[in-house]
Amino acid sequence: MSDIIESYLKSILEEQRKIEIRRSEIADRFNCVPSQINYVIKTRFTPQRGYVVESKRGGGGYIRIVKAKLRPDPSSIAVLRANIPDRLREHDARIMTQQLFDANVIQRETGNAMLAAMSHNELALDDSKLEETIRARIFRAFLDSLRFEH
Amino acid sequence: MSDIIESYLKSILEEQRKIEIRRSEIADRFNCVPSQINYVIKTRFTPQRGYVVESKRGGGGYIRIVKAKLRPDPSSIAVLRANIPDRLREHDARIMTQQLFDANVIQRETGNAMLAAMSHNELALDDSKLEETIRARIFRAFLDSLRFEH
DNA sequence: TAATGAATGTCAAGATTAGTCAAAGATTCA
DNA sequence: TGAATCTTTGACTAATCTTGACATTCATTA
Repeated sequence: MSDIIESYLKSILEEQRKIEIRRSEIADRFNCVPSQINYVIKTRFTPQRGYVVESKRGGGGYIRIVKAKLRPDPSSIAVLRANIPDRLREHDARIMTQQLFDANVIQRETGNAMLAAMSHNELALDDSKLEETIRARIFRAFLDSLRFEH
Repeated sequence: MSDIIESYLKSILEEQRKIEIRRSEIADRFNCVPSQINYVIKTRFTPQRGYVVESKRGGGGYIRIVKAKLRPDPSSIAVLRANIPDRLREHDARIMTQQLFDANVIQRETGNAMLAAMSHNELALDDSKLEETIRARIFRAFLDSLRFEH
């Protein structure tokens, strides 16, 4: 079922860069529960695969899926991404960001922005485990964004 | 309905920097209750999104909406920073980032990296209040990083 | 100056979507 | 076969929009 819904959505995305659906409509069409749509999206339309998903609840709600073009993945990014632990310390984040800059993968401004966003002082969380978890997610999201052709 | 009213007002603002409306007129035109106009304004024409709204009650009353364009000088950025609420929604973060790009304050790559770092899907926190708090901190840190020569 | 009418503002209840999560069921693979 | 992983379901949660009653402000007029 999930595969069928996935390919249905992807077939539309072949022609349009962006689609907007009503969760309940799709669920009706394929005769499944609405939350299955969430499952399909969460497992198959991920940023890593080049999809950006937005949604809105309430009246006039929707789920929007945008297909981004992916650049060829520089090995420097792939290697880094594969090695991000679930929890990332600030020091390690700095080193990896510096590597990206040195390898001419990112611009100085971008590197500085990311360093600021990942700094301990700015995140200012009591729970250091949580902070490191969030830092890892930010860094992963950051790496994924570099692969998008915007 | 709210979306329709929003785009109607925005389409006018494309051509004029400022509009002045009568709440009841708009409500009649779109066949909705007057307070819906307040809702649209409160949720879509916020300072974060670059709008200034004034109004007057009583006879000859009006609602005036002015679209403010972000200027790329340090004091404007400072104003933007000062107006970041303690909790920041993803949509508002996106719009502010877009404004920074439009005003040539940041490069495209930087904007995309920041958008990724602040996205709900990527932060993936169960506590949405915490998520918005962290998003606000990230955005502030990001703005601060622009102020320094690195 | 007080009363009246004409505007806009506020707020909360109800309606309408989508999101989360965990348990149960299928499937896969060593 | 048995454990691990993936999928399906549905009850519950959360966000957003719509509506209407009531409050507030302002200009005009008696």
